[in-house]
Amino acid sequence: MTLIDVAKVAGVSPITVSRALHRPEVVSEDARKKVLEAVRVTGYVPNMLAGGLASNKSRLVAIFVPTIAHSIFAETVQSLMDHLTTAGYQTMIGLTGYSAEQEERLLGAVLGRRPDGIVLTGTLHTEESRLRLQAAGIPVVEAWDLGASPIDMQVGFSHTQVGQAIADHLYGKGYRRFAIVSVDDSRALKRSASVVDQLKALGIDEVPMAVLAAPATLQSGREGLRQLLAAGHAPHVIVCSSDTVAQGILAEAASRGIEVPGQLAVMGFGDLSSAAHLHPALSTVSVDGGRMGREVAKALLQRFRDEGESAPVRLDTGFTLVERQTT
Amino acid sequence: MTLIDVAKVAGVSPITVSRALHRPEVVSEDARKKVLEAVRVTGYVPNMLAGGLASNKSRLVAIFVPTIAHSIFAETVQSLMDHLTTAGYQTMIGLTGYSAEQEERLLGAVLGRRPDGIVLTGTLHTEESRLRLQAAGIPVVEAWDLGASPIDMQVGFSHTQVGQAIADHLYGKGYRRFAIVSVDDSRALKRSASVVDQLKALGIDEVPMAVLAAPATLQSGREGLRQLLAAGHAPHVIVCSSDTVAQGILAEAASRGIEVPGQLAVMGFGDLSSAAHLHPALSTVSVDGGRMGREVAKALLQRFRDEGESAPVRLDTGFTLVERQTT
DNA sequence: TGCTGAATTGATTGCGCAATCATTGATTGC
DNA sequence: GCAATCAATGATTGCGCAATCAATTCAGCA
Repeated sequence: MTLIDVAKVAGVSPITVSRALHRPEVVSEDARKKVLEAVRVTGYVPNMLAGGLASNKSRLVAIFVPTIAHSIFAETVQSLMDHLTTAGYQTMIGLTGYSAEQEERLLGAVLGRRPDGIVLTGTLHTEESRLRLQAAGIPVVEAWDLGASPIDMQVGFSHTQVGQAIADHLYGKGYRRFAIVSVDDSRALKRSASVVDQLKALGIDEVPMAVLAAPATLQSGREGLRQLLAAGHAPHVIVCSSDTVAQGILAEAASRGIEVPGQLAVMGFGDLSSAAHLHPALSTVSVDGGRMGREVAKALLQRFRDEGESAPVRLDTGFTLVERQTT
Repeated sequence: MTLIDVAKVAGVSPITVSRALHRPEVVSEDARKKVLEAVRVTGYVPNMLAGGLASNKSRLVAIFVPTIAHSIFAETVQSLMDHLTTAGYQTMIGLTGYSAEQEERLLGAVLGRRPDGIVLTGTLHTEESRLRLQAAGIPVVEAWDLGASPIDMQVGFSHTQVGQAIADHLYGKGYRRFAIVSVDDSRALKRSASVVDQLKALGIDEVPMAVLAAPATLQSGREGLRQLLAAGHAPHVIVCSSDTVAQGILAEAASRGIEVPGQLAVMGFGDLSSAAHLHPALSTVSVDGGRMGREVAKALLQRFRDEGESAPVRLDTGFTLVERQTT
């Protein structure tokens, strides 16, 4: 089934069929009806490979994420996909969570599909990848961070500010003996480092830290607390790189009969839906994943409309400290 | 940058470049080296739109899931994507979780990309969708269920058997006063109905049930328990449609000072990673999402190799009751 | 009546690549 | 020494569609 078959059935030329489907406003009411009927009868499905080749537009957006299983990015991705789908774009997800080479190969393969835009939520690691992205000449949005030297557009928040806010808040509540449990992920480490820096500015020099392999699991949290205690530390509050880690720490603390927040306070990050329902309810930092997805979609669609030259986007979506029962 | 440019740089014909990249074994060592060098120098990225159009193969697999955020399917999808990527295939995810029309439009759009195969993890609701899938003439795998009248291949487990096993197990432990909290999802309802049937066979006629709107959240669980109690029921054990719902029930029970499992036992489904770390640890049913993804990939790749005629696949990946502390 | 311009439709071309068939040169066997 | 075989390479064609430019129709107007 091709455009030509549909054209024959409808009794018009192929190009009229194309127009009736893509730009119905330029076709007469009569022709449009004939075409739509012919499409229905023939069960025609447009071949987007051919269309993309001819028009040099794929109506495809590639999204790179470290992982989707139980990921903090899931909500952003879902929101982004929803908005792009609504606008007639489709999405491809690339899972970069493993090695840098895997990621580079993936990028090569994805660029082969000639996406109209690319969204990065994780960090792209290699310089080679950056070069290829720039060479591709398509809109790129980096989400979930506001780093220096953006490739193109950015939608996210400052992990440094998050770290500072956490340190200030907990210090303000009177905590003095801190520890950190973090997974080995660049943004998580950025937040952790910022906590340490800010505490130092507040006069606290010693902040023991347990760093565990990504991805974060409850097990990471349990292991992190074990390591800290085994090393002889006795923190009053633990700042975690994510709610998942925090939940693991709560589980381990419960096993050991450590009272939260009486003996040990815990601070999460991410505000997972379960955070509010834990016992005790988890204090954490809320970031608006859904909004980030929406804003990323908005920025991309704007670029698509403007054919390349709209204003550069750098949007801070902020964050909120959520005080519950664990601090 | 096209194949022709690369060919000029390498000093060979375009088709030799194509072969050097796709079937290196048929090209001489010398030519291959020249081509790879030329690709490196030019930064050539093959245009898969053109390749797909010419070869009638897209190296693309479409995956339909209700949702990816905090979804029980996430692990399957991740595993599936990993395996397909390794084999040189890329994946497109379609989110079907909303309306049936949305889903049908989505299918149309996705088929336009001419995927080499399709994986359904959620249910495709409309008859029209089934017809279009069959008309597409490509391998289709239905995952996460083993229903009657398969479209093509199936990899999953029997939700009916899960329900029976749960009923038998809890009955065997001495429970007699049952209740069910389920979200309104076809597979979840299938499990719940099976529990009811099996209990009836065991002589228990009355099984109150609270059904809540999908998707499952902790809130669903809390609300479910509230509804049951408000209706005057006093179950000894609640069978939940998912671990998430179960976790909500545990949270609500804790708020109300109901002791688990002393006054109320709770049975989950899915064995989320957090299930083992809750207090008390959640009894549940474990299904191997990773294996399902792997087997789906295997079945598809087999079909791709055999050009359509390999044996039909119907694989039962089974399930395991996991007894922990809540029952 | 003829002319202008807008609305609608059509013919042709090329996007970048792989499939198909054809050709060349090297190697083997008798 | 010559045909037969094989490995390696190349020329041509068409995949299905949109862009571009050209043609046609028709209403409105002087």
